[in-house]
Amino acid sequence: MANTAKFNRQEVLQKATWLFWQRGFHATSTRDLQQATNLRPGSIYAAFGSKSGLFKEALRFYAQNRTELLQQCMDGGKTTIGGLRTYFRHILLDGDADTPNELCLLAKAISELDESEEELLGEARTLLAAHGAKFRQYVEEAMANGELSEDTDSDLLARQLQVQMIGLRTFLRATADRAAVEHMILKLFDSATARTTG
Amino acid sequence: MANTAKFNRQEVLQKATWLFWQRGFHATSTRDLQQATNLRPGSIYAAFGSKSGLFKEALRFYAQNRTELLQQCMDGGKTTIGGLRTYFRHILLDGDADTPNELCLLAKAISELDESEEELLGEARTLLAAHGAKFRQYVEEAMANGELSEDTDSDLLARQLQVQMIGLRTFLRATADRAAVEHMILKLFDSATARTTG
DNA sequence: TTTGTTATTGAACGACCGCTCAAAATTCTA
DNA sequence: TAGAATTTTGAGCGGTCGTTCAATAACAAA
Repeated sequence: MANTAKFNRQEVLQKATWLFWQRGFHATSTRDLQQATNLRPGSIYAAFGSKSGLFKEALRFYAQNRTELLQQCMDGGKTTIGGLRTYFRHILLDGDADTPNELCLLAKAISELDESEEELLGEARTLLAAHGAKFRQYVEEAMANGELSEDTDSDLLARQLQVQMIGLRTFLRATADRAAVEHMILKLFDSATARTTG
Repeated sequence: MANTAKFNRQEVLQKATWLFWQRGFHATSTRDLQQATNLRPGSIYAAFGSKSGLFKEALRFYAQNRTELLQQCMDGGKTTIGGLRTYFRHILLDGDADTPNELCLLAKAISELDESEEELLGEARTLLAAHGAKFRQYVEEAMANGELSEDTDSDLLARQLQVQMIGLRTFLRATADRAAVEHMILKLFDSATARTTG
């Protein structure tokens, strides 16, 4: 059972995720991945099975990181809504050098893949839905806290937040207009709290 | 100056656009395009220069069609805001069989392409900005009509509409939840008219 | 019909793709 | 330290990629 001294799987996943996030699934070649991870093809194929297998793990790695970041923002904020706003601001306005692309990797995968790559597309959809469920959970927490009216439609508001996040990230990539994005974030959290959302 | 009997350029562009829209730029091969258009490589290269050249023209073809559709929705609606809502509903809820993909081709291109394909990325950004300018023009028309308050921030509202459109289309591709999208369209046009947006 | 011009054809080029596998190196067991 | 098990290596397979171009066909002008 010799199982030591292998490459650091997390480190490899991190580099592969960065590359896929930057270039997309189809435009990233296995040789790009070999170079970035400093691994020979056999090692990659033994560990991940295929390029698709590696991409699937990269999607999970990315989603896991995002969930942890969201958790940190919620833990650090005074209010639940404030934590969500911090998460929005962090992803949309702070993510500069530590990110290869303005977009969400899951949204990018859902955009790039077509129905013939069902397994990867399904994985991305599942992970994005799980993140949306986190949003709903926090919306409900805010309702319980009295930060949101009791007749708020938590499903609707959580979906609206996710739609906004995805739309704003694409808008940012399209225009690079950070001031406009900052303005829209302000308006978004104004309206989410000021109105009855149910 | 023999210049007759050539293939129908619009028809070829329509088929190429469909294929790019369905599969994306990288995943569409020149042989796919040859088969779909029933042209041999030399004809395509003589007419469009390269795969990139054809894609660029496909982007323009798509944008032109969308602009015409928007114009039709505006002409057919009783009010300016009503026309915009018709456009949203048409693209998000009616586009089933006549469309290969839930997403906007321009947004899909901006998502897929990276900075190394600067020319195509720039073209997609320019065309998307032009469409956003149309939105702003109609928002200002609605202000002049009295459909929107005079202190509406037309830049902001037009950008919000574009962000929503892009976000909703991605959400639809991710979840296929048409009921949720319909609900969010209703809320969107409620809030755009009911609130002071400036 | 002849001639000059343009459009179409389809074979094929070199490059790169995802991936395999026998051989070599390394690590674990004893 | 000897032998078994595992991991790493890198050459290279068959296939597809975007693109080219000489040969052919179709056309307009004379």
